[in-house]
Amino acid sequence: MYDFKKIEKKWQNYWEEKETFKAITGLDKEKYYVLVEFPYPSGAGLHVGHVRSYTALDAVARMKRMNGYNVLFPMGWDAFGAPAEQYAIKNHIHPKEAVKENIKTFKKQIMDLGISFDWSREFSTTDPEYYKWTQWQFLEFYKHGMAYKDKKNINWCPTCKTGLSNEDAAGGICDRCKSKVVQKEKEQWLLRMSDYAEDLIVGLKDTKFADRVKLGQINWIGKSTGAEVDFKIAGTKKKLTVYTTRPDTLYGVTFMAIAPEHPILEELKDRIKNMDEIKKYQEEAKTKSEFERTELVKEKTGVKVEGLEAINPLNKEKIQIWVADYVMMGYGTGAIMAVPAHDNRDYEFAKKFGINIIEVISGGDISKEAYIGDGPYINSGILNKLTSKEEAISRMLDFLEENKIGHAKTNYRLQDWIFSRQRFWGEPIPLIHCEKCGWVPVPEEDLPVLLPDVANYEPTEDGESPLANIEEWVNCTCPKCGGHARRETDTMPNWAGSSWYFLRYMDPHNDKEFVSKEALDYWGKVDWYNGGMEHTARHLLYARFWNQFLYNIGLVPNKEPIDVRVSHGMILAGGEKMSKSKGNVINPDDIVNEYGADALRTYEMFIGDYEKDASWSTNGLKGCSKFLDRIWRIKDNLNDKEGYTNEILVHQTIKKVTNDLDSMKYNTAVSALMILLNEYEKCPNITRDDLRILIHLLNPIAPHITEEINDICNLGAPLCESPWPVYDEKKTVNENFEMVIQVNGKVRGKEVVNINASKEFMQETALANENVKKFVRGKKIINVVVIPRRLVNIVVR
RNA sequence: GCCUGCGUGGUGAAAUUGGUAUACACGCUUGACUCAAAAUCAAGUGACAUUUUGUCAUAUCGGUUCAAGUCCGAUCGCAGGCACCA
Repeated sequence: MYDFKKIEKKWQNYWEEKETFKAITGLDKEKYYVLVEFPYPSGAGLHVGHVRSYTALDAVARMKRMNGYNVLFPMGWDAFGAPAEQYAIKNHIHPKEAVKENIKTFKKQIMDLGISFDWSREFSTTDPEYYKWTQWQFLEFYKHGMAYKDKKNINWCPTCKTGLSNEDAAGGICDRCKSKVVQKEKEQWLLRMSDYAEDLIVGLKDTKFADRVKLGQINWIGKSTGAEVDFKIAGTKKKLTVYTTRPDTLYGVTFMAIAPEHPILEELKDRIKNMDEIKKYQEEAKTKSEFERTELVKEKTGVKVEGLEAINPLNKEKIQIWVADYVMMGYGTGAIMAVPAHDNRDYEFAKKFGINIIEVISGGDISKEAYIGDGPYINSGILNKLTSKEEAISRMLDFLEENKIGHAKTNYRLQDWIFSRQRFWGEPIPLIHCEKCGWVPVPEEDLPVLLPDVANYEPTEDGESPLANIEEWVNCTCPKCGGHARRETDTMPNWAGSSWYFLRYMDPHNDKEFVSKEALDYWGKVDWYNGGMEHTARHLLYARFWNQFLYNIGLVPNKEPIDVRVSHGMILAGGEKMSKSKGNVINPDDIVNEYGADALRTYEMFIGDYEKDASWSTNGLKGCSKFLDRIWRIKDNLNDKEGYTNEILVHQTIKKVTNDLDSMKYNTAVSALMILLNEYEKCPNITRDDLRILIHLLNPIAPHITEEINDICNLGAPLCESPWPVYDEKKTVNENFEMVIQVNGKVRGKEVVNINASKEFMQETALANENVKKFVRGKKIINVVVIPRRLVNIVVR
């Protein structure tokens, strides 16, 4: 085995000294911006999963540089947030120190891999020089009315003792600690992300995201089209407005259901006869959400509101009103019209409480279940006899609008972004509350609002931020009137810093602006962005929202910040996620020490389809290590000839590797190079050109060993400074090809034929083949299909 | 329940986008070298059989086609996402 330790160190030093990977803003070259999600520098160190995506994008970056682009391939640290804080609490050090230590470890590990990052642009989201601008941008949101404080029921994690966004509490589970989330009423800062719901869907068409990523975002935004309809409450001037996607079933409404938190209950409490019972149900609903959510079968519950009745605006019939927790206050209007005949949930509820069921679409059997299919409308006044759902809905919408009882309405599941965290380790929200002036932004010249250096930063029991206990930090003077005021003590979520870091990389040391216009105009969009699928509904959505806002207020030149988005699959061990508790974690350091960075990189590229999960196999790694050893050895078998020994195969390989690296098919790129090496090993010796082309094509994946061979064999300029090889399409095809001869679709023989052979000649040659004759003899030839450069199929009977 | 993928040797996986199924690699078997082992090299390796040849085989069943791993329909299984969203 070659001395990879020495070689890898040597070339890493060479790149660093020569600043080979430094991106220069404004260079008269076409730019290319390659980005891989910056890591959270956890105490656990680098994971083999990081190695996979970093190597993949490194290969792209290295190839693009050789293709003559000015490549920006930066790296930094996303270091605010709960894990760093908890790590620090556990180890009794300040999170600042913990982060510093972890970054040091991560950086060393990444540098040992020889990834071609431009380290001159490195920063951490926790650097005051960086979070100054995160705070500055928050104030832009605030000044444009896009940030507001509101008291509302939010997701609260009792373990982390902080509020969470909907995205961080998906499925009712805290994303950090997996605790069940409870509802808690709290004053919170929010960003008006729901205003951008439509733009976030429309904008996707200006991106080249992988389909599964686009779909994930569209699903999360959850657009639905329907109608809002007003139902009068009998004997009052009040009305209940419902949202429905099926206004065509209005004649089938037999009751209404409202969320337990619905304000109408308070407004009309004097008319309600069973208020005590309802109050009790409301209390139950509040505590229930805690554990009820995880139960698989949720039986419908509810309480009838005695004393109130609604009027169906179409047939004027009086219908019951129920309070039921299957209606959510946070979606639509918090009230629904229930059509048990044609909705599963309403059906279940009506059956349980003995409520009337009216069929309005025929075709099903409503004595058994709700019918959700299509069919002719019945019992439906103006809609009777229609059969098309679309037509019925549009007819009904017209009717509702003419009679001013409803209108078309689009709803989104996407909600405003809860932006407050009751934690220490985050960017302080730069606002000051003054008794006289209300909320006042911290003036720009006073930014950043620094986190205080204190001993105690653990979360408090009462749900306040730890910052609230630090009197000397909280108390301040109002920037407006000079009177006494208090700072906001909530901090930002850890997704704040990562929502714009890709912009900062363009101009990371600017202390006058968040990024210069010059840098924004030159670097434009991220051309190729890689990250985990788990960030589809969070980081990627937040980043697009943030950028669209900056675009709308004229701060960035592109509405969409990212062109191509791809996602890597995970690396598993024995089909399971690697984890400390299972003891199946592969540490990249150990592999680099034993086999070298190039072997690890090559193996992770060879492991399988980049977008799919893959299982770690140490034997597979050894195979790739062996491949590199064989290349190392073949350099001792050079002859004095020039040119390529097998020119066609070389051109085929250049073509294959180039196309595969462009389309992230790393596994087949490596296999093409293995095939080339296998061919070289069959020759008594090879030319210098043969060797140079092999290592050049392998260089983006295994950069150290290839540079070393190039250097010691004197094959030419360093590979990282040489243009990427080009192939000649004409030289990728042989003069002759192996023509396949089929009889009735089955292979019966093969003949070598010139690629320009006529169809007639191919047919004659096929029919003359001895084995083919055996299958044709005595039978009638019905048809002969001839595909040039491929095959002949003889159809007989 | 809904949406999105996926199902190919003992294993990880290829397949020019409808045209030779199993490239490349791992593992295994045999041989060479060696006192021996490791490493390395060579040969073999989908199943079955009457073994220079043929039959069957890409989850299962059916369809389209001269030709299907690839397209269409149904079924089964696995993974991921969303989930009382009206």
